[in-house]
Amino acid sequence: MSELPKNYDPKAIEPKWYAWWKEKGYFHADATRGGNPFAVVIPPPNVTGILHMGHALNESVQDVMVRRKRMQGFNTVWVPGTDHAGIATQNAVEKALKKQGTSRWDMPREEFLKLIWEWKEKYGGTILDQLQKLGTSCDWQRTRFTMDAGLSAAVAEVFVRLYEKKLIYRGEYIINWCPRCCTALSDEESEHEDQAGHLYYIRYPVKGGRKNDFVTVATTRPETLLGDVAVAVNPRDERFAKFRGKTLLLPILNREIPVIEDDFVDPQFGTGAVKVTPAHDPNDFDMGRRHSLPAINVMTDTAAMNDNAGPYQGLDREACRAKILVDLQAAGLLAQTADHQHAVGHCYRCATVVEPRLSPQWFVKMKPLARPAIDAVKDGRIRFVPERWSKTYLDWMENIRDWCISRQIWWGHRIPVFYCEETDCQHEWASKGQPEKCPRCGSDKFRQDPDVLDTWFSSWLWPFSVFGWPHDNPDLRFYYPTAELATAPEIIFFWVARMIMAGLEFMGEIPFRRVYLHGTVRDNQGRKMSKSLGNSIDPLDIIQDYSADALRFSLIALTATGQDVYVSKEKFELGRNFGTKIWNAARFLQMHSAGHAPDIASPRFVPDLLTADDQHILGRLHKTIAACDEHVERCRFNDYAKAIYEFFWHEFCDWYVEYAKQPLNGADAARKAEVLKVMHYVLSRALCLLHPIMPFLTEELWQGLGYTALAESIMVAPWPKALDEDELAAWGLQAEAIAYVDAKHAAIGLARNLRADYGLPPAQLADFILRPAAAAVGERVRADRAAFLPYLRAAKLEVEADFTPAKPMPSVITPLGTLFLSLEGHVDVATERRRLEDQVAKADAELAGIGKRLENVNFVSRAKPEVVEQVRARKLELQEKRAKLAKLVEALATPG
RNA sequence: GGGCGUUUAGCUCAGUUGGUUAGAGCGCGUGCCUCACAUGCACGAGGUCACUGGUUCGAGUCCAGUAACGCCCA
Repeated sequence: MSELPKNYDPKAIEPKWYAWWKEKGYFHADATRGGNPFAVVIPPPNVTGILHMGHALNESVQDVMVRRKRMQGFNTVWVPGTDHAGIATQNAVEKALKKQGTSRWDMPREEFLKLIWEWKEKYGGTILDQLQKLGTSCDWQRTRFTMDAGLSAAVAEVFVRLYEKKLIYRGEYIINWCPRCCTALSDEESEHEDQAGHLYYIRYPVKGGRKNDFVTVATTRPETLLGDVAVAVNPRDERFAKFRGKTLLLPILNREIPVIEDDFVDPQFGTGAVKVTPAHDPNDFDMGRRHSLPAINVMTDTAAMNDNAGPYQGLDREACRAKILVDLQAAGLLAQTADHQHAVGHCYRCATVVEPRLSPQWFVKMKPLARPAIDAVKDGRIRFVPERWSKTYLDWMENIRDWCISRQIWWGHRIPVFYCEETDCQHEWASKGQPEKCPRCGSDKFRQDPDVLDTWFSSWLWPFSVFGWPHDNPDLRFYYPTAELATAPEIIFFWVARMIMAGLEFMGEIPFRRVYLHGTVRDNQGRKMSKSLGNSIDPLDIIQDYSADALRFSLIALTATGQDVYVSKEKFELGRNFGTKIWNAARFLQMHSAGHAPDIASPRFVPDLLTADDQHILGRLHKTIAACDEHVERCRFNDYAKAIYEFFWHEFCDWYVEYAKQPLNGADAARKAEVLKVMHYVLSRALCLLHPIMPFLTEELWQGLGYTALAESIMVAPWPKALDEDELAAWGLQAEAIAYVDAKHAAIGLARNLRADYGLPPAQLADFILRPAAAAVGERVRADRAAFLPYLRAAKLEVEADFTPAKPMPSVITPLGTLFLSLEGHVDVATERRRLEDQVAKADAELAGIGKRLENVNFVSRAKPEVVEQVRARKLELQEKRAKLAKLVEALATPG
């Protein structure tokens, strides 16, 4: 045991232990070692991402689960890695190119991909390094990347299987198009946001009609008028009966379009007549199909108007809208403009307004995949925590729509579909590897589909692809299915649901048993942290200023299960202060241990030497162990953090360490040894309990206090076992002794109140006299008397069974008896009387309430018997207290 | 429009199957550098549990409705 320095220096200590753990191989898991598996896969962050508070919370939670299971002896693996973040990464590199005045279109595809790989090598490791600063106990030898050869093989395998099962198809549908990224997005990647817009009422003249003969339609997007192929009304809407079968003239372009009738049209919306633009609206697309209408695309892939837009060709969509409104106005065809709130889709990567666009894309047919995934949650094989998220999941799954998986970018897994270019063959096929020739005609003239797959098309395989699927191997067999998944609710659809579907489809088994969904980390005003708001708190700054342990502890303690958490820099003081407290308690213990390494592995407590306070702290420790176990098992991580905090700070430091000072400074060597044994036992177990949250500090102390006989590192120390009452009784723990200490603590609290009421400064020692509640209590206190003095700041404590004050004395009724404060000088009788009478009044008030309840026949007959019994006991207690108070008041009046 | 969540001390939040006098941290006030710790110790003030109604012997907790705020989906 080398001496612990006065101040804890996390900056030096944290990297030291992390490197050591890694070197010792503690993070590494080996399936061939057998045992009970406990596997977790990290939600892969973007390879170009940097650590933010959301990650910090997510990783802390996982590390808590993983470190505890590892200590419990499970064969534990936590697989780290990143995803290739197709659009985001490509965007980042394209931005860099733009700065150099070039673009990906100026180079061959291979050249561009080479640049992205270089970029990935340069910046891609950042977030994983940052995770290490946090202390995450990932198995770094297993680090995976979604573009690795192995994971890419899994993607190809899955694509080909689904393609051959006809669950992947290509078709021309309306998809969400980002005109800035120039790619299709899935429905999930288009984020709807309510915006203040306008509803424009536009007149469509009737062909051959008179001047005022027109149908007025309402639209939020007048520029799409150029692609209109019909105007639709509800068949039951009598207002439009006279237009049945009529032909209208499209404003400006004067194209002839029919009036059609369709149940889809809501007569309540706008005028009850809507324009139909199949190439630019999903509902119109469906309507167009029902009525065999053509679809006219009026925009380019950058959302400028194309040559179908007539005079507006070349304008971008906003400019076109403005101009078209002016032109309609001039032509007298703009009937009115009204304010209108509506939801507008935005690209989740760049926030550009998404353009619904008709284009050929690849889709996964989801309904057949969804069915087993719905069952897995309904029958409880997979559970969500908090449970309510299963509703969100099921709702989405039951209304699932096909998944658009093709992206018109270059960075990602290229769609493994090939097209024969022989004019009389034109065969299309999917292939896992690079084919040599067309399997139908044998020609070597074929091309591969230019698109790549959605990044999530690789992430949804993560729980088994990281273990080497599709190749059968021991890791996969041993660690799959994984145990827990911890992630944010935002990606239930993107990722969680799809992983469940993939696991069941390709492994025939769920990917994880439980999904813990934690809240979002927000700033102090409840706003999401974002770069643009500038309200982000960088986890690395907190680590720098307060330590990784403080960051982890604070985040976990502040995050209630499934609730969002609001943080500000100051809130991390919680963890920092707690760390300091532990550090100092350990220093205190070490100072008194004089270099001797206690036997903490299997302490043999001598029942006769264990005082009531020893028994009390040992009992509390085991209660805390049990509480921690339950909290972690139930994902109540904040309760777990608070349980260990409360125990360490208040039970151990405030009471037991204070209590221990006397024996430790005393002359009784045997007693001192016993106290040290208790303290080291308690501290070592408490450090173990805390280790999953504060790994660094606990390791430093584990080493510093010489607990290595139990385990060479706290990381691999056995997780404490909560002993039950029988086991504790064998150590000599007695319920009655523990109850005495509870009473003692309460009495000390009341005595301190009394001191404060009389304004005694701490430096002023006082004398106390206890009139014990019972003879046995008196005996206990008499024997234990010295222990009271420092807490009470007392010079002496007398125990007198029949004490009656000779002069007015402040007093208080405690669970141990009536405690009198001996004051030098005069006591203000009136003040003391008021004090006592206040308490009498309080007791009376409560007694009145209790009396009412007990007089209520319904209460006595219907409430649970033990509740009635409790109330009766409380009544007796209060009556007794009240009688004592009355006596004290009386004694004040007639001293002596 | 549909769904979900939140509303408890000045602030941020716990409060599990309904049951003594509703808790914590921070902040605030008072007194303390007491030989582990001022990143600390002791004590204290501070709450009509959003509102209305219901169920119950008993409601912060269960039910219905209202309001405000937030999130997701359309």
